[in-house]
Amino acid sequence: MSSPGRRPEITGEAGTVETNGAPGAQTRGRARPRTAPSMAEVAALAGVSSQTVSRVSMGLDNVKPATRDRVLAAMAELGYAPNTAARALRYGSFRTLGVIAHQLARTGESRTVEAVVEAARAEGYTVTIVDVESPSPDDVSAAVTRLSHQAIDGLVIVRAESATPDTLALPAQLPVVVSDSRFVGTHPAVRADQSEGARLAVQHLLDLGHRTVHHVAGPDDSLPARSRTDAWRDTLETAGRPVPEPLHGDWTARTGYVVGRELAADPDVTAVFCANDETAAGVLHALHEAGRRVPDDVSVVGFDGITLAEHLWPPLTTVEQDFARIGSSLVALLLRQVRDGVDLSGTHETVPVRLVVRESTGPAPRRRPARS
Amino acid sequence: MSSPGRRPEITGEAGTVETNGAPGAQTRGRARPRTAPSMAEVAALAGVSSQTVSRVSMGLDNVKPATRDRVLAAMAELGYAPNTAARALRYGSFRTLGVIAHQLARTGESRTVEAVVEAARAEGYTVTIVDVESPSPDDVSAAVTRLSHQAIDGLVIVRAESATPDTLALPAQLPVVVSDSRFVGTHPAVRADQSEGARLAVQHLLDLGHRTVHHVAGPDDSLPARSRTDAWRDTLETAGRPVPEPLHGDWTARTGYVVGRELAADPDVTAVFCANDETAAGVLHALHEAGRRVPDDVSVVGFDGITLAEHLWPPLTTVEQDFARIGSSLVALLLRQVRDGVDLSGTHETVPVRLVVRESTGPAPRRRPARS
DNA sequence: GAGCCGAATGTTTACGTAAACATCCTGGCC
DNA sequence: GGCCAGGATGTTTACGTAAACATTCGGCTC
Repeated sequence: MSSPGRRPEITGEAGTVETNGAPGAQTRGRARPRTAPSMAEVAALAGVSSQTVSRVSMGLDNVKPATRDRVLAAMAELGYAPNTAARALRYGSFRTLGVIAHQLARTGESRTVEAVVEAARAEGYTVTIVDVESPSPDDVSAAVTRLSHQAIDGLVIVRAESATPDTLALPAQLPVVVSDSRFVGTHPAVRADQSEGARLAVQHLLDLGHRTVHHVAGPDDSLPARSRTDAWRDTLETAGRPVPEPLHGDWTARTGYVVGRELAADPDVTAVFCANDETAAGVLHALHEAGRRVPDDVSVVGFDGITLAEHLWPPLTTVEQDFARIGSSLVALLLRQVRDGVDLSGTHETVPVRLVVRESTGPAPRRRPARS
Repeated sequence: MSSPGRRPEITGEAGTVETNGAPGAQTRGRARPRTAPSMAEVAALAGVSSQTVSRVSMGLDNVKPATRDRVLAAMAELGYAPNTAARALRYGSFRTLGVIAHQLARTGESRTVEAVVEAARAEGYTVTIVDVESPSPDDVSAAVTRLSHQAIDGLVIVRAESATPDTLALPAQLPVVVSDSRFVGTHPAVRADQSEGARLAVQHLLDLGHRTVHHVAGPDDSLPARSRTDAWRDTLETAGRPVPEPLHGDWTARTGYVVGRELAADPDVTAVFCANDETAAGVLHALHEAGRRVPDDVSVVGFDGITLAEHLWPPLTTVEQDFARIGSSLVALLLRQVRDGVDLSGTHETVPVRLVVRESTGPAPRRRPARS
């Protein structure tokens, strides 16, 4: 009876665990619907204690090979998988990072998230994603709240957009890293060198002999967009060039096309620096339609380095961001906080950008094109 | 002493919770690093039982307003957030869905995932993502294993690519839904109507008077790619047209460009159906470079309906997939299993596609262009 | 005014895992 | 042959939450 050997009667108990038609099933809509086998059931089947099952499951302690095999067989038979909730409760960690992004399908977002997911996987972490409805501080905060109620050890905010450190209701003690330079100083941040990228783009066009460079900006409430616009203006001013009124886009090709038609109609326009590649594609579209040749009449530069940039017509000169490095830096910075408990509030990392010159930019036209 | 009033000494205990330099921190690398306040601490501070805190936390039971306020104040003071692991352990549910994808940043993937994330959010679920390294069965299975050890209630496999139902080591009882028609019949599946899309595209070109339609296929081990290729061939054969040897791409614009140069060099080519829009962009690039006019000399059709398609040059005729609907259907199908425990193995849903005609397609040229 | 109902709140317990501690057993040594 | 070391395994306990059950107390009915 008290022998530590097999206890078939407990095995019998385990057998009663069933998923369907349990009378209590309707007491709560979200009461556990299916009952996965637990360590206790595996233990009963293998004729060992649940602690031994735990040891086998973790592969840590010494377990006699014969015992181990018996446990593994029992696990296989029952389809056992460790209960993550219980483990996490025990450990206080989920080995999971949260990611907050807005419009996940956009270039910068999806590539950053992909890089974050990969870097996290390399470190043994999984990633939980929340896509916020709008970049408003309220929605971002709501997402933070949602995620902080989820099972995460740390939080990556891919682009805070219009949120500021003050408006973010971050739970105390939750390690955070932000991909937005506005948070430099208050939260650990990783940012691409937006200003340098814009400067490179504008300088490239000036070096080609263009008198000035027009600009299709991103949304006003986006900090990366503003950084690019500011650097564009600074570069022109530093060079003593006239600064035309920037046109306003919203990152999409559609608005690029819309404002591109205005640019195409203005014979003074010979060089355009676009807030991102999608916008540049729209501008190219409008220029083609208006019969203005690229780069003979107008040069166009984008920003981001989407994979399609090389195969637009003409292939687009653009400022490439290293999304992979941004993603891995975000994870690295976050995990240093999560694992080592380091306070990195003041830290930030700037990831360099790279100007890739393709056929969409060329020397300024010798004389004003066509009419005028 | 035994009075149910305030117990400041316990508040003191809570105050000792610190994150740095705890001597036990080095016993295990992953031992809980920071200690969030628990219900018990909130209860002590508010002078109530932890059960009352739980009630307030859930907002369910009747709690006297004065008591509720006191608890809420205590929560705010301590920065309390419910422990998800404990909740999940209680409930047996994380209100989280797992997503397995390959190359998250690609159009179809990122848009489907975005839709899944949004649909899940609408249902109160969060999404955990695993990006598999390669679409090989081994890697997908590894990802499944990884995720099933995570905290998920159900699993979405965005594209199984080369994996088959047999090669997927799915944990028993884990609800799954797959966005891949190969799994129709074995797992609940949602698929775009690939065949119909390809048929529409090819028929559109034939209707424009093209003698036949060349094809740049996707990777051989991708089922959606094969469906499109098969439907392309069937449509040509049904129409009694010659079936040229398909060229092989890998979904990228780069290979579209590479094989596009072959197509551009062949004066017999007047119509090209590409496996996806990126490939089509590469083909357009090659055609432009070779001086072949689109659509005057060659018509090009893509597949997917990326947002940039409208602003390529010329704007690309393409078969649009309704990624948003695919995503929401995936979630709907999955949640029916998760919540109601329904077995939907045999179920599948086909999401219709739509041909969007733009300027990249036009009537077949009257006579062979140029040389020949 | 006694009894009773029900609202408000407290107490006990289980969820599955794994650390800490306890026990058992085997084999080597003298 | 007995003793002890140490490996193998079992037992107890805590993690934070919330359901189930228990208790208290105020007010209402007859």
